[in-house]
Amino acid sequence: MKVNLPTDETEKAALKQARDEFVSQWGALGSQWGISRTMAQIHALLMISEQPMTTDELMDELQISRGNAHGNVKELVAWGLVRQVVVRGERKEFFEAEKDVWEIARTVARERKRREIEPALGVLRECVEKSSTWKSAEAQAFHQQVRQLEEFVSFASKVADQVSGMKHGFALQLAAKLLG
Amino acid sequence: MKVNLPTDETEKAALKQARDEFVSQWGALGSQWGISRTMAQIHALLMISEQPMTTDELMDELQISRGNAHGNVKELVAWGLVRQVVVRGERKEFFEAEKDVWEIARTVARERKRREIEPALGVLRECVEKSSTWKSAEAQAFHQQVRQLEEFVSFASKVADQVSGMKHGFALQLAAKLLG
DNA sequence: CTGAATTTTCAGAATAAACTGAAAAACATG
DNA sequence: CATGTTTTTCAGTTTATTCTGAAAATTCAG
Repeated sequence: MKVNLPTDETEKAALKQARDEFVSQWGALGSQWGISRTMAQIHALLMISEQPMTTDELMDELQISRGNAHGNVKELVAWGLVRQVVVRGERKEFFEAEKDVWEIARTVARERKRREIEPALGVLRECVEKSSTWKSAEAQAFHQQVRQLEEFVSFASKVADQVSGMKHGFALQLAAKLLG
Repeated sequence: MKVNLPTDETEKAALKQARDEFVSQWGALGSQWGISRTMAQIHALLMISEQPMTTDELMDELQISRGNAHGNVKELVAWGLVRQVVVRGERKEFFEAEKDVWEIARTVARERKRREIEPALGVLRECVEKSSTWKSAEAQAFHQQVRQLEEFVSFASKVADQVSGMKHGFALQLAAKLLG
C-alpha cells in the first residue's frame, strides 16, 4: 500500500479546505443570485464530487436537515442541473450534477427564460394590446413605452432560445460572433 | 376648453387601470428577479411617467412609507436606472427613469456583471490558483472542474463587457450576429 | 403480508429581508 | 441666524423565506 508522505497529507487537508471554501462561497453567490444558499451549496458540492451522493451525505456534509436537503436537491432536479442515478446494489437514491459548463449554461438560459422572460412578456403584451387603440397623448406615450419594452424582451427571448439551442461547442460559435 | 366625451372618460379610466396593472405586475416580476418588489414598482412607475416625480408622489401612488420610497429610489439611482433632475422653481428632488430600452439593457448588463459575475470570478480564480500544483487524482479533478467554470464565467464577463460597450443601436448589431 | 429502509410532507421555529414612522440632520430662504 | 422645508437615518416591527424534525407515506426484500 502507498505510503502517505507528509506532502500527501498536507495536500489532502488543503484540498478539503479548498472544496469547503468553494461550496461555502458558491452558496453565498447563490443568494446574490435569485436562488437559496443551500440549493447553491448542494449544486457546488455535487459539481465537485466525483461520485454521486445520497441525501444523507448532503445532510452530513452541509450540516442541514433531511427536509431541507430533500427539497433542495429535488428542486435542482426540476431545474435540470442535477439528475438521480442508480448505483448498483444500493437502495438509496444517488444524485449527480451535470458537470459540463456549456450544458449548465444552456439549462440556466432555458430556465431563466421560462421563469423571468416569459412572464414579463405576458404582462407587456397585455399592456401593448390594451393600449393600442387609445387616442390621448398620455395613452399613446404609455403605449410607446410598453411597446419598446415588449420588443426588447421579445428579442431577449429569441436570444435565450438561440443560446439554449446551441450544441456542445457553442461557446466557440458565440464567441466568434460576438467577439470576432 | 375641450369637452370630455364619454369615450374620453372611459379611456382615461382604462389608462389609469392599465398603468396600475403594469406597475403591480412589474413589481411582482421584480421579486422573481433578484430585486425588491417596491424597487421594481418605482422603476415601472417612473418608466411610464411623462414627468419626473418626487418622493411624496411615489409614496402616495404606491402607498409606501417615506423611508421605503427614499431608500429604493436612491438604490435605483445607484444602479444608474434613475436620475435626479432639477425642476425650475421647485425645492423638492425630482426623479426620472432612463426610458431607452437599450440604455436600460446596457446598465443592467454592467451592474449584473459587477454584482454577480465578478465575485464569482474571484472565488473561482482563487480555487484554480490554489489547486494548480496539486498532484493527487482527486485534487486534479477538482482543479479541472473549477478551471472549466472559471473559463466559462470569464467568457460571460467578456460578453457582458461587449454588450455594455455597444452603442445605441446595438440590438441590431447583436441581432445580426446572433440570429443572422 | 410484514417489517425495515427510505423518501416525502408539512406545521411550526428560526432566519433574513423589507418596511414604517418618527426623529435627526441637512438645506434653503429671508 | 431663525425658521420652515426636505432629505436622511435607523430602531423596532412586520412580512416573507427558509429550515427543522418528526410523522406519514412509500418502497422493497424476504
